[in-house]
Amino acid sequence: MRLRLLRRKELPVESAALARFLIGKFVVRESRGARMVGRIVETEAYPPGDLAAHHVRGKTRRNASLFARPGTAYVYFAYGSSWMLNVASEPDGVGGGVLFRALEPIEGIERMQRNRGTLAPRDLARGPGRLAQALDVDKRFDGIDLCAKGPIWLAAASGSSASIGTSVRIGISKDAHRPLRFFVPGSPFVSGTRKLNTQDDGPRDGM
DNA sequence: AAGAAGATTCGCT
DNA sequence: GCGAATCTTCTTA
Repeated sequence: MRLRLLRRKELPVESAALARFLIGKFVVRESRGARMVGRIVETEAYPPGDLAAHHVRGKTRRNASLFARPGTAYVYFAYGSSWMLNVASEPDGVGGGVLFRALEPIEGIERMQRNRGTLAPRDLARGPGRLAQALDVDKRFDGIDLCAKGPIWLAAASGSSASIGTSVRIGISKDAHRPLRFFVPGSPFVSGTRKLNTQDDGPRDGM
């Protein structure tokens, strides 16, 4: 598969727009010549003012990356068990992020299986904690630029497009009604219940 | 200083 | 489907 780096200038500078834009794009993870690639099939937006967002009470040591320029990785540890990979989505100094919730494994599947201790491709990166574990992502990646080639970066493939569904977000209690989750309808690699995954906004333009 | 909540996962029923 | 596990962060319930 031919992948090209997503440049910062291409990213919509608004959280929901970026979350939607990233569906059908790719996450590339490279280390010591080994490469893992996943197609992004599920994201959630945490825009400015959102009561469910980590940045709602202002900048702290933990969430500082959410206030960095767009394309900056924000990685945090949740529930004592899982790392979560996000990308900053608002102008420099403004808090906002997009959470990567699920990938369709494309390349480096054996490596992901080792990282996860699981064989079924469907279980490798379905859910944000699993996704980070499959790609061996942790605090080391907090604050790095996902729009520059390095250990992990964002990519697009020419000629592909995806239809996109919208739903409420998963696992939050505040601002729980907001339609800020985006996914590929019908994909077996998306997390969430059948009911959450049935709303389809229809096809969108290519990338 | 202590306690509760949290952008989850896994195993068991 | 339900609940325990696990630990960091923020609040004072």
